Amino acid sequence: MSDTKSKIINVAEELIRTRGYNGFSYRDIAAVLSIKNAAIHYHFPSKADLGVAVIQRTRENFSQFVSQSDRNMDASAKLKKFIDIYSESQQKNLVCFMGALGPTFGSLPKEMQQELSSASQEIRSWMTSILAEGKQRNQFTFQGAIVDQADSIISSLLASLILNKVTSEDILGNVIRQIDKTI
Amino acid sequence: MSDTKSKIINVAEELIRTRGYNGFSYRDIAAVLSIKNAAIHYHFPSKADLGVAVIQRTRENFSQFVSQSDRNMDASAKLKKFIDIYSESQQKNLVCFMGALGPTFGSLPKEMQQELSSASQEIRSWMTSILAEGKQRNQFTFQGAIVDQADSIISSLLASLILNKVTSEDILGNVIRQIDKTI
DNA sequence: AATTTTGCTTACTTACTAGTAAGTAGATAG
DNA sequence: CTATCTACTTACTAGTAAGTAAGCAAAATT
Repeated sequence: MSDTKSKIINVAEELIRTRGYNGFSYRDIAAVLSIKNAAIHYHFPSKADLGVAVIQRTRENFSQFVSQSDRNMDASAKLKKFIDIYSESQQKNLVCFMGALGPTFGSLPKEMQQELSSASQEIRSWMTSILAEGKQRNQFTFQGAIVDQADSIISSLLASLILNKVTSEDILGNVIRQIDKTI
Repeated sequence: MSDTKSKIINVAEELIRTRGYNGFSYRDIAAVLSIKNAAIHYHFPSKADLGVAVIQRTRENFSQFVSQSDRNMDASAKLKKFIDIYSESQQKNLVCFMGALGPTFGSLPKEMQQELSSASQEIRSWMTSILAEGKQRNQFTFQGAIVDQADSIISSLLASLILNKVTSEDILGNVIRQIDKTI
């Protein structure tokens, strides 16, 4: 992939995660990269193509995360590494892509909806398998169904990045502490 | 408040909660209400004024919720009523206003940011006081700090409405069950 | 009864949106 | 050394955005 193309995805991702899919234009990206509007259309004919590319790259990153943490790490360590992703987002003052795109799901291009749904399934089933593994080996002792706990953890992490922006308090920190307590 | 004015706020709220603040225009509202674009500018000169009005009305509704549930209800019943708000949102296939506006917080008009921050503080301190009350009277037996638990509950509810749209599974139901288990 | 105010509409402006068509300089391949 | 391809730029289109100015009918006020 060309240098410019991946730079466009970088900028688009940041804009999506700060302003949402409808909150930026090709112009904004062009300005950052000092290229012309039409150069972006060359790489991504429609804005939907760009949106899809951003989600696809995120899925690939997650896929790499999964295979990297798969070998010689226990469930507890894997969960910790997953949570680290959110701490990094917080430091960059960004919400996660799901928190950015999910709220407007129904108004997104169909191809983006498809990618986003697939991504959510991947994350949810990964989290479920980690929790199952940890519980089986008595590392985790939480109450309730595994899927319920998985959805609760994912949800609280996702929203804490959103609330961090609104409150300027460390909601993520509070949420992580509570996860550690209840897991 | 005139009939048209409150109808405009109704439509704007629904549009914000499905498409986000940058995902609709005065034209969209005008089309729904069969009025002209400029009629909306008469009631709300700028789009920011309309956005502020939507948040303010939501805050008033929450304020009413608080005073209504304040008399003759225990902490557990109050929490249940709070959770009911999210179940109603789910039935209408809407995310909450915080989930809709929070992700793009930094790109919102300053007046909207101010309203949104105030709203989040109101909700968080209400939840904290309810949890404190319930724990003191031994209705709640959750582990960990009260503020941590408050932020975890609010976050998981907020995000479950978002994930409901993406997954078409009952994330909110899973999250509510887990709250009941851990509280 | 005359005047002002309310709640709009008509008609418009300026700026931005996504997207396209045609051209071009430099690298690559035959 | 010529032809094609890559990665753009220039120049444009049609549509939509927020917002404004002027007008007007009906209701409320004096």
